[in-house]
Amino acid sequence: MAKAGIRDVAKQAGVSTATVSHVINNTRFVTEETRQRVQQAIEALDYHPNAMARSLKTRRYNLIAFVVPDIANAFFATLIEEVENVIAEQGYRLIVVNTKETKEREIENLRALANGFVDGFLIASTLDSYDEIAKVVPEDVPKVFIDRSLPHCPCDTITVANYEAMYQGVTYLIRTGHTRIGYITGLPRISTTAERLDAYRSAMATHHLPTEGLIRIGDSMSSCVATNLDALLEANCTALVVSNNVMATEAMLQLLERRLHASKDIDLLGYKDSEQAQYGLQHMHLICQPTIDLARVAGRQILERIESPGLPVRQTVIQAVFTPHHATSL
Amino acid sequence: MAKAGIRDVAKQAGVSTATVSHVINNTRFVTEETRQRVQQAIEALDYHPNAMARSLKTRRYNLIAFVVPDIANAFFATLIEEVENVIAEQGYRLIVVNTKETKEREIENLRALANGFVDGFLIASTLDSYDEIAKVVPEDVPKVFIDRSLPHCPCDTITVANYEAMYQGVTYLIRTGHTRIGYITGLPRISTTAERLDAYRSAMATHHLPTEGLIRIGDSMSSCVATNLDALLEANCTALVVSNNVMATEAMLQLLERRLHASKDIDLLGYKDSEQAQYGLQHMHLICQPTIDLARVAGRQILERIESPGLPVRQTVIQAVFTPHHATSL
DNA sequence: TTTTGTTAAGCAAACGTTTACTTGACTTTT
DNA sequence: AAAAGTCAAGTAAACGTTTGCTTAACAAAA
Repeated sequence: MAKAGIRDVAKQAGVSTATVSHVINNTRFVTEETRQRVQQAIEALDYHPNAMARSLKTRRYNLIAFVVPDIANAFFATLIEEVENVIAEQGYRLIVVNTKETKEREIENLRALANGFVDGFLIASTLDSYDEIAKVVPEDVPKVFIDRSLPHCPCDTITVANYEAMYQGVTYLIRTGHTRIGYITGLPRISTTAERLDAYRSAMATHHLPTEGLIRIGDSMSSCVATNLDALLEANCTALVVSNNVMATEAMLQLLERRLHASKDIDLLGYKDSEQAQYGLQHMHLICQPTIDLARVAGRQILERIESPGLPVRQTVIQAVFTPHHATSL
Repeated sequence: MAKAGIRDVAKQAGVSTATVSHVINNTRFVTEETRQRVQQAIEALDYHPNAMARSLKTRRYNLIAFVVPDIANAFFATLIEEVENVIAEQGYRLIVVNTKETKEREIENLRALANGFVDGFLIASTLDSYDEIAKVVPEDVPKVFIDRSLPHCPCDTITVANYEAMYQGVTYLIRTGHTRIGYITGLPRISTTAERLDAYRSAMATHHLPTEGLIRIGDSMSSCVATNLDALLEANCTALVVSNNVMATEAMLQLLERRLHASKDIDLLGYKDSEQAQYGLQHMHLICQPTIDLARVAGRQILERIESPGLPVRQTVIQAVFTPHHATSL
C-alpha cells in the first residue's frame, strides 16, 4: 500500500478532500457522522498529512531557526533550551544551527533557510556587518538578534548591558588594590567583546591605571587562554579578567596546571552564564549573565514579530549582575 | 514588488520555468546566453527559490532531526555538534528537538516531523517502548537510535558498551578495598541505566558483596543526587557510583557542600562524556564515553540509511574506557 | 529532396495540501 | 406556493517548484 494522501482518504470516506481537510484542521463544521467516516478512513489508511504541502499552502511553518555560534557553550545551550520552552507554548518548533563562529557557515545556513523554511530567525551572529545578512535573507523575514548586536542593524535586538557589569567588576578589582589587571578579550569582531573591553579600558583609565601589555586578543574559545595567560603572568598581573564563561573555566584549569590558585595567588573575574555546574565558580568574581531572561525576551520577541510584522523595531538591554567572590555562597 | 516566483523570472527572462529551474539546479545544458538572461532576471527580481515547494516535488528535505533528552547536557551537546559536522558535509542540516526526558514531548515532536519534514531521525529516546514510536512515525522513514536502545527495535542502533565499562569500574573499586559501594541510578526506564546497574550488581555479586540499601533510584538529572547521596553516606558507603556525567558533577558539588573530599574521604566513580571542562573531574574514577565516535558513526549511519533504505539493520556497540583516578593526568 | 539526428528549450502535469466559491437539499418566511 | 435562508459538503484553483515528454530549428546523411 503506497503512502496515502488526502485524496485517498476522501475517496475511502466518500467525501471531498475539502471535508477531510476540514475534519483534520477543525476549520468548519462537519456532521458527526461524516466526521466519523473520515476519521475511520484516516485510521484505516494510516494517513498522515504532509507537513510541507500544508506549509506551502498556508505559508506557515511553525518553525523558528536559532543560529548560535557554539552549541557546546553552556550559555547558548541554556538560551536554546529556554527559547524552545517559550516558543513551544505557541506551537513552534526550533531548528538549531551551529555556526562554530564561522562566517561562512552562518551565511550559508541563513541563505538555505530563509526562503520558505522557517517563520523567523533568532540570531546570535558571528558576523560583523548586517549587510552580509541582508544579502541572503529578505528584509521581510522576521529576525531578532540576541546577545550580540550588529552595527546599523534595523532589527529587534536583545542584548546584555555588558559595559556596566564589566565596569563594575573591574572597578571592584581596582578598589581591592589591584593595579596590574590583565585582560583576555573574546573574538574581536563581535559586539560583546568590544563592549566589555571598552568597559575595562574606561575603568582602568578612570583610575589612571596603565593597560599597556595587559590586553591580549582572544577568540572566545577556551584554546586561546593558555598562551595569553602566560603572557599576562609574565607581565606581573595580580588579577585577570576574561571575556566569557568558557574562557573563565579554562583560565581556572590553566591556573591549576601552573599550581596557582585563583582568589589566593591571583584574582580572576569571569562569567557565569548558566546554572550548570561550572568548574572553579567559587573562586572567581563573577559577572552573572541574565541568560534565562535573555532567552525569554528574545523568544517572545520573535513570536511577536512573526504575528505582527508591522511593529516598530525594538532594542532591549538586560542588566547583568556583578558578584564579587566573597559574596558567593559556595 | 511582491515576492518573485520562478514564473516571474521566466517571464522576465523570456524563457520557460523549466529553463529557469535547470539553470538554478544545473540539471541540463543551457546556452550561455540564455543562462545569462536567466541569471540577470534572478538578480533583478531578487528571486530565491522556495525550499518547501522544491522539497514537495523532490521529496528531499536535506534535513535530519536529532531528538535529544537534554540539550544542556554536555554529552548531548557534543553529540549534536559532531553529528552536525558529519551530515553537513553531505549537505544536510540538523533540526534539534529537546525532549527534556519527557515522553509526551518526544512523541509529539516525532509525529510533527515524521511526515514530510525531514529525511530521517536520529533518536536518543526517553521512551521505553518502540511501539510508541511506531505509532507516530511510518516504518519507512529512516531512523537510527543513538546511545539508548529500545527493546524489539527494528532499527539501526549505536550504543556504548555500558556493561563492560561499569563492571570494570566497580571491580576496580572492590579491588582497592571497598566493600560498601553506593550506587545512584539514572532514569529507570532508559537502557543505559539498566545496563550500568546490571554491571554494578554483577560485579558486587561476583565478589560476594551485599547491595541492600546501597542502590538508590535516580533520574539522570542533577537534582536527584543530593538526597540519595545523604542516604548512601548514612549507609556507611566508602565509595559512590553514579550513572552519568551530570550526576557525577553534582555529586562532587554535594560532597563539597558536606565538606567531604572525593578521592580522600570517599571514592567516586563518575562519567566523562566530553572534552568540556567538568567540575571535579580530577578527583573521580572515570568511565570515558566514546562520545565523538558515537556521533560520527550515528551520523554516517543515518546518511547511509537515507541513501540506501534497503540495507540490513545494523547494531553497533562502541567501547567505553574506564580510567582509574590515579591515572588522570591533572 | 527527404530522412534522420542533434540541440536547446518549452509544455503541462504532477507534488499534497488549503480555501474561496458554489451547490443542492432542506427549512422557514411571506 | 414561491422566495429566502440555512446548512453541510463539494469543486477546483491555487501554493512554487521539478521533470517527463515534446517540439522547433537546424545540420548532416541518404
